[in-house]
Amino acid sequence: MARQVITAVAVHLPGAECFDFFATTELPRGQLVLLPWGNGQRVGVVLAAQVQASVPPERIKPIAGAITQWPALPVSVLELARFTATYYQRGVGEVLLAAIPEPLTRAADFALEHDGTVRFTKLKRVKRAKPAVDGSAADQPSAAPRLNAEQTTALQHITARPQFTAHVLFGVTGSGKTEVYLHAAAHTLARGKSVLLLVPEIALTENLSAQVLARFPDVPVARMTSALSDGERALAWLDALQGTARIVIGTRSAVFAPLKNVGLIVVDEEHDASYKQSEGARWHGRDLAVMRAHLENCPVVLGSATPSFETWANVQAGRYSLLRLTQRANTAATLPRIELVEPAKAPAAHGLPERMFTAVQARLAAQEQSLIFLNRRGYAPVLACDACDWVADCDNCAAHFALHRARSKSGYQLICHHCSAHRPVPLRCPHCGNADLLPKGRGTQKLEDALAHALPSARIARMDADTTRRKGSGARLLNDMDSGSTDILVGTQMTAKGHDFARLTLVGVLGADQSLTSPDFRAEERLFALLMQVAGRAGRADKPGEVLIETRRPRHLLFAALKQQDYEAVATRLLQERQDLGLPPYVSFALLRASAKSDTLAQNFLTDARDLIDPPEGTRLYHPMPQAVPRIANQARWQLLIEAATRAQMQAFLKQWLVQVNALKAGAVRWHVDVDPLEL
DNA sequence: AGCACGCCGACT
DNA sequence: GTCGGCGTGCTC
Repeated sequence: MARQVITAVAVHLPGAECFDFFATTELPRGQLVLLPWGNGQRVGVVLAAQVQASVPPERIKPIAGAITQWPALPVSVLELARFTATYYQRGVGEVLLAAIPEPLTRAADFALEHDGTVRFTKLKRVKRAKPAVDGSAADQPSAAPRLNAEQTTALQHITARPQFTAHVLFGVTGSGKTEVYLHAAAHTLARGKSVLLLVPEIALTENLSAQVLARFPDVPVARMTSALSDGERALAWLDALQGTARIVIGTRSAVFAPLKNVGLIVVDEEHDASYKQSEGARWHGRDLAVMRAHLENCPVVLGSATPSFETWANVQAGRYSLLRLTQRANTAATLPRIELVEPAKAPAAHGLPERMFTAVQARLAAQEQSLIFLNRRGYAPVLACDACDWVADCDNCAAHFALHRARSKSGYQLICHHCSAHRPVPLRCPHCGNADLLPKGRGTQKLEDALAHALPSARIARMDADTTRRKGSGARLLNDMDSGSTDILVGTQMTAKGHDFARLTLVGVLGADQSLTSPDFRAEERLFALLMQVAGRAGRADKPGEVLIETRRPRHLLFAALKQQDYEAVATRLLQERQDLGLPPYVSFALLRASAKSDTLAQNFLTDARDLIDPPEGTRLYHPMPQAVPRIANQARWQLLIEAATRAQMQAFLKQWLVQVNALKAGAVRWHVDVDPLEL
């Protein structure tokens, strides 16, 4: 009779802990296994062998086989998954298995061999992903440029001890943070260790990938970005697992990359919101990167020109070390001049405040480039009746339809930015029959049209979610800026992020203060960071840059600090405010979010959940309230704010409370918990 | 999450 | 008479 070792295995199941199986030997932690599951099979990961059975032994089945063709996952990854599951109140299996590329968890693609092991039968012919390297870095190894004094000091601190230390690389835009990463990476590789480099989920990561590949032509790099196909992702992941790759570059989920012997973790643009996972376990990739560095006992570098206030508070508290880069690496480049501009009193045909339009014309004449930033895609955010108070509203959402130019270019259509519903533009007002329906407000399409009309000789491009939908289209727009075949780039949020345009000397920002009306306590932080980032696009080479910001509130403290480009002053002041008001990061927040067909259902569920328990000292449950967009796709959306004095108290409270919430009859109410929510 | 089982409306 | 709607419950 074969030995029966009871083995705890994680499987992809929401909320679940682990399941017990028999194995004939003691399998290593992290070993992938094929399991009998109901009628079929599925893939799991061994969390522990030799455990106490958690169910009667007759219910325990033997594993189908161990997938010994691949090494076990590193223990640090298992522990990271365990931490994530505990902190964010989800199951380990869900967290861990979600971190494995989907093709490698398809049970049907595994076959049992004669010797009892299991082999993967697919993925033989998938070719290795080759990055789309742009012209500047095409396959020639690039020499490491000399670092300036500040960069050198930063590098020395990062490489001073191989043990866990969290560094914040706080460098103004253009100060050469990437160069510090690359030198630190070289140092780490030379010590025989591997490097994990996390980047935000934006089109521009190709650029950093290309730099890494050019700098380390002989070092195997695995890329785990969202642009890859499932197959490519699977190969990259296997490269990390099998020790083929020494550097992993990837977006947030790469924090779980099965890379061994990690000696350095870098989180580039650590303030970026795309590090927060927005479904399933809602973890924050930057926070998990710090935890992973802790588990690997290696340094972690959080780089940003505008560190998140959470990170800044950690600096102030002495938990993270601060490394400053105050000078632009290109010594000829100076910080741009910032000027506030009043909105045009009467809307001009060119769509810009007069001062901004003149500045754009001047750049055209000087053959320099302009970037006009407007955080609203589409033609206009609202379509309204001129005669009555009718507004085109989405029938599925609590939101206005946005007016978009149709593909045909001649016509328009209504699109809901929340549920993606498309509608034809009505010919007359459905309410009063009036034929004058007017677009209200401006979007990037309208601005593009207006500028094209006013400046017929200018080469104008638009970069927003609509023009970058297809793979590679974002890169093309950026290349056109680089090569100088675009004079004016009109774009949303996505144009704000870390790209060097040598000939860009003017940045115009429209509608900058719109977000200040948001009730979210992070609105000011986000606006300030965004404006600092946008401003950083101007004048990165030898020509001085100018930034014109349209605002109705020129006296707002934020703009005074922006003109000084004094991030620290704003961070310090706003953090003090948060401390005084008892807001994160000085207290811990979590949200219980619920959605259902009707408001009553969603609200009642939250009220029931709230009434389940008397929160302990230091913990507080607020009243259920509608979410920022109270209805999307015909689902009413509500939320309940939970506050605790510390993260530990939050964790302890949620743990016991959610057991009871789970026992509630939710019926048709869908709900989840978001610990450390980024948006309230 | 899948995938089963289980009871009530519009089709051949 | 059945095909199928998705409510609820289980998976070691």
